[in-house]
Amino acid sequence: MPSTPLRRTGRPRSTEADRAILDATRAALVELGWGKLTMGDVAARAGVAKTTLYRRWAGKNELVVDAVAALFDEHLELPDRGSLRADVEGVVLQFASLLERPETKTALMAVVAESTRDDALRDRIRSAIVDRQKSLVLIGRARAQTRGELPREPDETQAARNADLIFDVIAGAVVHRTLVSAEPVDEEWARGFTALVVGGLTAGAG
Amino acid sequence: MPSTPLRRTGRPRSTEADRAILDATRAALVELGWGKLTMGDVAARAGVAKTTLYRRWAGKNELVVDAVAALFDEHLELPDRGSLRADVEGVVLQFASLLERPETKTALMAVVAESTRDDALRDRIRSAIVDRQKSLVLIGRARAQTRGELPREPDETQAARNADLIFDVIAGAVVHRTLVSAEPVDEEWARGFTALVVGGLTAGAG
DNA sequence: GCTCTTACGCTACGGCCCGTAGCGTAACTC
DNA sequence: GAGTTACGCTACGGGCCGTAGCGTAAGAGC
Repeated sequence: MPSTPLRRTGRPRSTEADRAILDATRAALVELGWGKLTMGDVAARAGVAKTTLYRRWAGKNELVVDAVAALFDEHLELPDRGSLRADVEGVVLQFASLLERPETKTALMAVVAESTRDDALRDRIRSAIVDRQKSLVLIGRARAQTRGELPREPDETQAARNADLIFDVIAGAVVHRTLVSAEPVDEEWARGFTALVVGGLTAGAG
Repeated sequence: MPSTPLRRTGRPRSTEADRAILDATRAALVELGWGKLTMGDVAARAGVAKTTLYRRWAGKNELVVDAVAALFDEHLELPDRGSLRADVEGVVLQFASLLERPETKTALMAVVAESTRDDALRDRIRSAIVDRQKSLVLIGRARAQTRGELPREPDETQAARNADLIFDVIAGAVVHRTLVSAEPVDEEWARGFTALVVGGLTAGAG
């Protein structure tokens, strides 16, 4: 994940240091939260010199994005649960359990906030986190269309727009429930939310 | 908005300083963004000593919450547009235009992120911003029920749950669209989103 | 008026963190 | 072995934090 300039000569970068730094970053997020996390502290936790961090990441923002992105890689998947309703409910609970973690809870919105003034950071978040989530929407929709639960979009651009809309609705609602309302996304909430979304998808134009 | 201990004697706090500080905070948010905003800079912009800021606000978090909350106070309202669909679409566009501002864009998610580790800050955000938004949901639902567009909930707790759900869906989707996907909430998007939500509300159980 | 009380502006300070430079050493390629 | 890059360590200027201390300003109560 760090910037790897693909060098062919000289001493290679320690992959163990990469792992130690990212682990230390997550641990520091849990203990200190985004606001009080410092580069020096992460370096000390990782047993690594501060300069080693700066050789790989430009700063706190980029480091934290990569640290939490790894969690998304590990815990996001979309097994076929047999119906659109079950698929949506499953992904909602899965995403929620990621957001319940103290690391992601404190870090995700913080880096998004920073990304409003940093295009490179926005791209990094997009490719490391957002696009992975969005692919689940595409998979789920394709399955639902195969099952006949949803109509196929005739227009290609309309299909993309719908996917974006569904993604913002699902991810946005879970994030808002967890971080702003600060209420748990339990199975009851997931059921009610899924009923709303699936009802809206199957009721109007697909 | 600042902490006003209701003193009856001594020199009163300058209300003009309050206004200057909040104005300076918003200006600094526009120019510098949340991450680079500093208390000293705000004080200098406001033409006020740094100690004056700290007499009113505990720190950057609280100051920024009050500064952006004032924007919500000014720009959030829900005129009766004649139908549930029109009301939802109207509030979506209104909330979106607030989030398009650079001040709110950079500040809102940042303070929410901080609030995950600060209960007092969470309460402040809730009372200053979130509750005001949520009241729009209650108003809109009451109107829709009067019009006969939505059934009345028999259960009181169920009614509250539904309102919370709708609020998280609407606010969450708009925030996610604006900040994470970084795409504009234009009338086309608002139409599609409103169709989804209203369809879901009227299709399943109200 | 005068006194009491609180707010204000200003200065100065210790402390923390940033991000980088410089150096000697370690690891890997050719 | 020679060349190249990564590493750990130390040190540094710089910025910002949040507070203390002081003299002054602006009200309330008598």
